[in-house]
Amino acid sequence: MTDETNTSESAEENFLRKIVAEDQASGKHDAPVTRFPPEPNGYLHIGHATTVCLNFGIARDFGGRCHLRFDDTNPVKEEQRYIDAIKQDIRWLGFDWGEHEYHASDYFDQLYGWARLLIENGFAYVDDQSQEDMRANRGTVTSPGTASPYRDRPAEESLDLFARMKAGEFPDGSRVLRAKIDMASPNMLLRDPVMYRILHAEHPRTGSDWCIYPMYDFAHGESDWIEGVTHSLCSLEFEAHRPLYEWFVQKIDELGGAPEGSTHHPRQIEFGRFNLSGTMMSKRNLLALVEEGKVAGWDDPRMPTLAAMRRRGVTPASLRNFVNTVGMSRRHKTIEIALFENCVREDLNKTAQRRSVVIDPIKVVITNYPDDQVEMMTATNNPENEADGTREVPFSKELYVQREDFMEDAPRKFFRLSVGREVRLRYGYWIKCEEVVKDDAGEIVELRCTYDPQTRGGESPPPDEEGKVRKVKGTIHWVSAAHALPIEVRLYDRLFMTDDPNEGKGDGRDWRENLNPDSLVTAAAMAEPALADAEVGEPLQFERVGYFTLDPDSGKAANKRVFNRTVTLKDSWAKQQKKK
RNA sequence: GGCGUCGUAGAUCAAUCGGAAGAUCGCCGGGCUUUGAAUCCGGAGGUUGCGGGUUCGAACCCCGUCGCCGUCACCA
Repeated sequence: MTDETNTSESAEENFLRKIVAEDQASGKHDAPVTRFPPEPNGYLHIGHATTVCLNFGIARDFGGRCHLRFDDTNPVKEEQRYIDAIKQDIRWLGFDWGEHEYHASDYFDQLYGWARLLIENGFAYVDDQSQEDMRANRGTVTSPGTASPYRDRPAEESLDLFARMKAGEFPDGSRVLRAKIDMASPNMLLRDPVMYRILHAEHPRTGSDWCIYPMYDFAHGESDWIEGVTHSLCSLEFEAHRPLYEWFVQKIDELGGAPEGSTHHPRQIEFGRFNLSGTMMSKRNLLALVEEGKVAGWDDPRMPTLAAMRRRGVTPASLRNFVNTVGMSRRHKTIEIALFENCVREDLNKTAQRRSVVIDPIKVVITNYPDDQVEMMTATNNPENEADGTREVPFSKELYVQREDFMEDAPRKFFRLSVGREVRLRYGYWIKCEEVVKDDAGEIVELRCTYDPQTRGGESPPPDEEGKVRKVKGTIHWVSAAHALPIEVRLYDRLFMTDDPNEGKGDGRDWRENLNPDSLVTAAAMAEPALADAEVGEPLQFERVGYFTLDPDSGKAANKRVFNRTVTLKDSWAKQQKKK
């Protein structure tokens, strides 16, 4: 799977893994077989990452295997491009299904045979009722359904009709195959559920070979069984389907239809899904965001899709860590987005190389620095990882610093630049601001400063005659004006202003009104020369600003490098200011 | 409404057979610091939804009750 080892990943424990461990200890199975069964009708999002990590993680840790199986039983919704995108996302997450790629459509013949077996033995029948009649006859939650007039038609007749459905003799919706279970069951799903419907549609894999397609309930458990799946893990909304899942497997087994070599029935176990605060996860809403142009596409970095996160700079390791931190339980939950961001920072802090980038620059002229002098200063690439080494950064008389690192009437606790105050330029020199230059509009255009030659590299100056060492409280970053690389930064923030995107829904409002108008702020910035070599996807920290990565758009516009903000750094100064 | 889950700290999860209610993140305070980052130390935060019962002893077992969520397709 992945070479990266992470203690928090291997220390993971949850009720599902406990069940797997118990089954292994008791000898019920040698090794677990799990599966990730996406329907190829959309992009994977962070919620799917849970299921991917869960299933592949169990296989890895218990010496089993995990199948990738596309649940492609509804050709009107499914497309090949989604199959490709899903595979890319799973690999990116760090998992590999090896040769175990399957499709429910691989089993269409087997499924058809089993359907016939059930018909022959009186457990399924072709129903000619209209969809409306079927619905009406199913009854309600408080009253039992009434049997279809076709429920007891002879098996031979159903068999013949079913064959003709397959042969394409009937139009869509004219007939279905139903399991004969219990029209009075309090579980509506058992009131003779549909097994097959007629769909004259082109299937991405089987083309026009079929015009009848099995429903999820008939295809899923059977596919698990064929593949020898031991633990079929799914989300809570399938709980009511479990009796049906078990009914089909049990009946087929009783009728002698077990797949060759079958040693056990698969077991479905449900877990609770999660939501992220301030995030919409449903495919329908995500699609609306894209189609209405609220975001730039499925991989817009503000989307919760894996493709978007990859583009934004979120790493697979941080996603895996997040999923494990959240854990598994039998209830739906909403995770604070802060927890996710924290997991992203945790990984990026260890792996991202540091660079200097000045957003909203203001010019600094060091009046006592030689006009044409350029010094190369040594900067640490990553204090968290010495092996990343150092780089050389040019220093000269004219620099840029961030506008927000200067304040005219600065409070005592503002540890940055102000007239008469001294700060350290990281890896540069200590400078003291002497004068502010403004334009006619009163806008600050330049800071005139002096530097202390004894502080090269940002080091403290030697002690004075009395042995006292001068100190500075603040350190700011900078870029040499003459060497600066102009870049574009895309400052992404949360897409919604409210924790619940649907807040106020009852009052005629909907999520559209909760969108954060500042979820994307594009800014020009000045970067140190090393950023010319940045590569797409490479994790970077712009010191004191945040984590960034190069956007693929960069290649399209010559000389214009675009960096996406993955997540900000924690900012206790901003937090303190906010409290006031 | 029927059926089915689930209620433990602000959030997310633990708690062996019924035996002293914990962890992580967040929050608050402090140390260190050439990133107001990272890191280190400390702290606050709980009537285990509520009410009964069984028991020497209940988060756990029993009864009741309230609440949340899910589900009720020719989608998956």
